[in-house]
Amino acid sequence: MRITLHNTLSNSREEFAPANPERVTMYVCGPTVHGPSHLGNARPAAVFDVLFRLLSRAYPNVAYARNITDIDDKIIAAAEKSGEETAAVAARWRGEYERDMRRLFVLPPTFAPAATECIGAMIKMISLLIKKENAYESGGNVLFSAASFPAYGALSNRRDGDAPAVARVEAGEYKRDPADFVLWKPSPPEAPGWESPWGRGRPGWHIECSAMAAQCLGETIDIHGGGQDLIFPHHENEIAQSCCASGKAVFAKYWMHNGHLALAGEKMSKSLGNTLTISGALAKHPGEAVRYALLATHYRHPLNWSESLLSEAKRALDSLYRAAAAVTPLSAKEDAPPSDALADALADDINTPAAFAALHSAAGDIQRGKAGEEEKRAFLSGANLMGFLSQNPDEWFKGGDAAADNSEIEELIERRRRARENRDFSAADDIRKQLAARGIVLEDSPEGTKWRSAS
RNA sequence: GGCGGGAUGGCAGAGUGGUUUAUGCGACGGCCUGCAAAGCCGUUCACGCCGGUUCAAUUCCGACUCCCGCCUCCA
Repeated sequence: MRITLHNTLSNSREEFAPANPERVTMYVCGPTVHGPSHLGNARPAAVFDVLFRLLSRAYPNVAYARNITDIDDKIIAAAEKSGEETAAVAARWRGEYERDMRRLFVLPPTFAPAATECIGAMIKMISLLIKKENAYESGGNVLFSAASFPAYGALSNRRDGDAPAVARVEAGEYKRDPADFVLWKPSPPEAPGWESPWGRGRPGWHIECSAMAAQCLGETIDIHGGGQDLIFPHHENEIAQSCCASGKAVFAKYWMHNGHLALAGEKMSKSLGNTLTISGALAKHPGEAVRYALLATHYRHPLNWSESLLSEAKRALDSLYRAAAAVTPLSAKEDAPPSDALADALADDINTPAAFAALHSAAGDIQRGKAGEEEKRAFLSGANLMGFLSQNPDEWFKGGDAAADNSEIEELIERRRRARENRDFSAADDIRKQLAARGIVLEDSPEGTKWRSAS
């Protein structure tokens, strides 16, 4: 399979050629767990999950790391507020994040390193950077010297003096240059900290990704992903740290960035305080519908989030599930290949909208009776490849708990069946209306009457 | 100011130098149905503005207008 990916480094599409096809490596920046995860965290998770699934199909071994930032000023602030240990706060929200991911049918990555589990590796890397004179100690802080890395700014296409006068970052008393950034900072006694050659402190944000990527995947990796807002400074800084520490020219060969979610045309962001949580969306919509909505637009484009987007996603999935129901006796063979149309779409820089189109057009063929066994299997395996149609259709249409007691509904349906048998259509229609009022839609067919949830 | 991304039919959203102008949702008409629902068939078919290149541009090039993101913690 020929996979093409848009590389932020070259700002163009490139054919994907892993350094070692026997072990493809991918690193994606995960969440900072200081509260409920928002939909902005869900988009990269869903997008790179599709890429992970695609790569896993194309290569024998894909090592995928998605980190958890579990030490950070926001977590410390949240802990102070609730009177808990920072570790307890982080553990709780990490658990919630992982639960959200499961409900979105996002596969667990190969590695999910937490920053606090890799402090040793970070300290080692920082020491090395000091030794190589890419970093310096100043007032209890350790800072990376941006000027010591000539390629600094290559990813974001940014040079010195590009910052607007108003937003210029101040050079702190301890900062030699405004572009320098913190690798290690001191912790006051009441804040969490770790012993280090520079005293008790904690890591800066950027260093964790460099250290964890090296630890889990190696000094040079194939793909590095994350949200667009991380290009600068986060990823720029990662490149500087990693390349200087390893002495290699390349940290990640392909840099991929997903676009933002917008709410009413405005960027959804923590600083604007207009974020929507994943669990909030999941409370109102099935996980697969949320996932579909996240993938309905090409990953590099902005995604306007709205309730109508969710309900359209739900209906689109209804039609896919109907086609799935039509082929249900058929089991999705694990080894059945997806259609060329779908595989080509995904291989073309993860073109999920085009892949959905292929899925829908296959669903249409199935409904029209034009699909052969092979096409039916391809339909199911294509949907699976994208992380959809994981439930059985009946479960999907009935919505809610499989455990719910539906005997009352079944009984009403039976009463309606008898009424229809006696051609007492007004009694039959009354029952249908009664069920409709409860959000239940009936579908009569030669095989009997089926019901589904209306929403 | 620097860097980057956009402008497609009622809405969402791919894509392409020209032959059948995705796909989904919605709307309308028909078939089916006791009536519905679902399904099927059909209708509704667009590429911001102005120039240029070309036999031919929504697609390439240039200018313009407008929108958005990054440059500060952020996916």
